[in-house]
Amino acid sequence: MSTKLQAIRGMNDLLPDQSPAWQYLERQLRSLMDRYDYREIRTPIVEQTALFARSIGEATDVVEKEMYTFDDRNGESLTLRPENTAAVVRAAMEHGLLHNQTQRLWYMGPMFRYERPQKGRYRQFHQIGIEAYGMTGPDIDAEIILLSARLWRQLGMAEHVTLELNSLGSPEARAAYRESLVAYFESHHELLDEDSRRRLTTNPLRILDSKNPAMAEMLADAPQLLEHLDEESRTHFEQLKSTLDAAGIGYRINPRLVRGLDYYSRTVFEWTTTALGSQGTVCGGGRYDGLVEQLGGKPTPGVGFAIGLERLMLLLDTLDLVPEEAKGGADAYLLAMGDSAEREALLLGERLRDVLPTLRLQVHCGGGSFKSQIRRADRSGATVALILGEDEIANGRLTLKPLRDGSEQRTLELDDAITWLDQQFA
RNA sequence: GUGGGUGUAGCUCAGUGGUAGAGCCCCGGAUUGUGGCUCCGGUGGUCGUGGGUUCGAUCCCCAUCAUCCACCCCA
Repeated sequence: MSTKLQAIRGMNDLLPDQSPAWQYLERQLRSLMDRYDYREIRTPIVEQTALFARSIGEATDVVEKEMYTFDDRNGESLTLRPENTAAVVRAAMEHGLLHNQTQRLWYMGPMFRYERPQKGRYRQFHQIGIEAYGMTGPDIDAEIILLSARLWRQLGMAEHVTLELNSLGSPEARAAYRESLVAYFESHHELLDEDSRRRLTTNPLRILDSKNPAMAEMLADAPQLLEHLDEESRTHFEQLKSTLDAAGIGYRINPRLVRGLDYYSRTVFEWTTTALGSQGTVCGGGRYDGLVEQLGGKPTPGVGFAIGLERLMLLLDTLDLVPEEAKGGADAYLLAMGDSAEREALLLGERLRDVLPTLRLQVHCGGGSFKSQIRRADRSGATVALILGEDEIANGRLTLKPLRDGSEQRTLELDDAITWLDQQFA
């Protein structure tokens, strides 16, 4: 057995080649939240275990087998957050954010689930999410869906994602439906496969999602969730759909769409893609009107979604949607030859940064031949090499050597060189 | 937790029961202060790990670990 030090399974390093793309994505997300006037909330990565058990649902896979749970030194059971809605509710209640007021919040950060990693699924992964509290009507449901739709347009991937929509109804309607569904499945017990028999007690709604062709016919005749909606939920759903229609947002009604966490009610939705293999859900959300009360607060409606950033990043990469200018790199590379060249270069670099605050400048360190320094300048990706040789130092000049467009190099008075750089890179 | 694929140089991968290979990358030189193209040279490996078979194992066998994909579930 190897004793090599390495990252924990399913937890990935983000290397410098990838970080410009992530920064681009994060910039897009933050600016979008800002444009809708949602406000950021940051909560700890660790919470009391009970918070997640009580909100997500004791019998869900997430709570039963996917949480990173451990005892603190004082014996208290802690858990690395597997999602962030519960923690946001906890923080909002704790600080009075839900007292007679509405809130539009967003968060972004790492989540942890102990699962077998595969494409688009990792043990430490990142989500950005929205939480809107205190609003009952379908208008706020529509707003967050419109916001997400704008994001896909902003990123240039609107044609590659599909909105799937469903309503779970009130908790009572959902429970009643669940009962009739279990009764139906039990009357066809002999047709159920092993997985489905297990789910009969754990999550019968999930059986509808089975990919087993042998069960297709039986599933087609199963009671429909949408036919068991209570009147209020039906109206809510109809209004949401008509708003989306009016806004030109296409969607597919998916009566089998059942979100995995217990706290959802009424509206649920997912944005999915076929470009990522098996993990096609890029964004999932819905309404959770009972959650705040369930966690000990006054009844407060809530609605939100979460986007998996690794999946979104994978999609951007696959579709080649990260703009070239977002990829970073230096504008200029300053190199120097001659006595005390290293110090002269560092001092000149500081002076350039003083007068050219937007210039991205790398100063060569570590010596080496002139030739190797020029080569480094080229490989740095800089568009121009700034050459400070003995001649230049002696005469107060600087040589500018364009590396990309084939134009001639020029040796200028320092002030003229600064003017030129200002024009190029301001 | 289950199933399948893959572990050889920093990266992508060949390869053979008999002392370890290519391309790319990196470094140096051809070119005293001029990169990319070309040519020459060089650095770099406990062949994932442990055990077994064998005169001899990177290769065959067993175990184990890692990784990828899929199931399950989810973002």
